[in-house]
Amino acid sequence: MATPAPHPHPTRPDEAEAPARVTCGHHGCETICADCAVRSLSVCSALEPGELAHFARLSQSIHYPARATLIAQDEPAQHIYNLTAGVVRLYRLLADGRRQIVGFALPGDFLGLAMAKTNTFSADAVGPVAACRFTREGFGQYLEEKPHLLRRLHELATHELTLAQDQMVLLGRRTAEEKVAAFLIATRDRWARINGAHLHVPLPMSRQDIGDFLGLTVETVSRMMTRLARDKIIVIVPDGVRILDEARLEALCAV
Amino acid sequence: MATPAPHPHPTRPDEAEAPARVTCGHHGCETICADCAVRSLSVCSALEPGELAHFARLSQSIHYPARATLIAQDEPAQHIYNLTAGVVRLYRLLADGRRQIVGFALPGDFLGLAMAKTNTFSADAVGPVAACRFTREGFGQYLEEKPHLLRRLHELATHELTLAQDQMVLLGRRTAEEKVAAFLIATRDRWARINGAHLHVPLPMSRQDIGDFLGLTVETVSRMMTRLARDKIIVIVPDGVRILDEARLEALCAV
DNA sequence: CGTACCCTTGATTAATCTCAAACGTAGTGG
DNA sequence: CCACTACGTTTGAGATTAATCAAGGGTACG
Repeated sequence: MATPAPHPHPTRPDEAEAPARVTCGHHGCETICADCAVRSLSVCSALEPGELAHFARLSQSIHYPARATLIAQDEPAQHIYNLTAGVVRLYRLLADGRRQIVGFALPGDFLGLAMAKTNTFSADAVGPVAACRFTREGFGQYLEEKPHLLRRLHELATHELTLAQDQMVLLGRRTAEEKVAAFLIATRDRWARINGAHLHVPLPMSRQDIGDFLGLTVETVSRMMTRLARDKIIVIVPDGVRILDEARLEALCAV
Repeated sequence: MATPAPHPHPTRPDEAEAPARVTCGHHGCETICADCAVRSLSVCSALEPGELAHFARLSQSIHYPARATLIAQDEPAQHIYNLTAGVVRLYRLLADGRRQIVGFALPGDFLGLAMAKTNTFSADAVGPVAACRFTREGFGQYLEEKPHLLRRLHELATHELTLAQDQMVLLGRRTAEEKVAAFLIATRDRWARINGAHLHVPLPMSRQDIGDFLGLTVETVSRMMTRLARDKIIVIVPDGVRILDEARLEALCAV
């Protein structure tokens, strides 16, 4: 279990603030959304083509460098984001520096579902990231007029809640090996929705990040990865892992 | 960490099925809702007095004995509930019997926020329970006409999500002692919303339940309770604990 | 009054963390 | 272009937390 000893995490919410580069201001031209690779996965799928044009005008297409902070815990929530490329880690910090990553956002994911005035977690870019950014106010006003968008938001929120419950089972009742196996399977499945099914699972986040997500130390994550590789269940490749034996990996998850 | 050894849990979703006793069929008389102690805390707070009468007609006031199953994981979701008295545990089981309690529902809490066709968790009564029960279909139809009710539901869902993230921090990054301390503080605060602030914290659930919620064994929960009592931070009383030193207990939570 | 269940306590074991060090890779600057 | 540095990863040895195994005590209920 975690000890009170502080983690020396490089990424505190105050550092590495985003020198956010705005690509095109409002992206009023509908073609941008029309071309969006993740539209069918995101909130936008709730909108008609006509609505989409109006909706797009509320947002900015924006790029962030690695480690940029999109959301800072306990700060006023100014923006909400629809992630279009890259990976974002969502986390909470304890006073002594212990960190729990509560999720990784992948392309198509929505940040700020709660529409709350104050952020309940921090979020920063694992690598370079692209997103559609809305002001909370602007999005909120649009939401007033569009009950079906609210319904979609609620759908996404309850899906998140189910994922959170999955994670509670993992954190509370699985062994280190099961945690890592379940993480790889879940990550494979999430990428599959975006890119289609592959045996290659991209892991742009560090071992430390994975550990802070699974309630483990870096060393334990590394050891379990090594063990899975030794047992010929996966191969560790530069930017992630390749699954060699799906059946055995799934069996290790102990669903 | 949890081991693969099966828990011999007495409460499987198939046993102890509710011989649900319906008190008054539809409780069409508005006075029942008007008198409801938890109305201001529940979904119902989103409704006008006139709407409430119609809403009430959709529901049944219903009582369950201890250990009755309200919701069974992976079964079709037929009902949703608004808990009015008693405590319900929400949980998931792994194939080998390991259990993770994902939450305790207290009076005023809503079960079935997701409005999903299939249940993603099981829920059973810790002790005798009273609830307003709706059919999922009936509630869903009413929801179509009432965007402000949907907004309230979304508010509740995102609040649940925040609680789930709190719990992830607890499960992943807190020590056994911190877990128990944080559980007592959180439970105190939840009862405070219902009954007002007290140093007495009711704990109707068993030590096993608490362990399955905190990712600990019964023995560890018991030992930590004993330790807190030895240190004069709490006293263990028949149906829960009494907090003697709020400041020290809060300090142990490591927020 | 007995039985069952829950809670507590003790002794031991096992899983994971901590501490330490070596390794690899990527980026930097001479 | 290469050496150097910084950072992330891996591996090993030992410490520590919490789990497991085992047993005793209390309480409620039949």
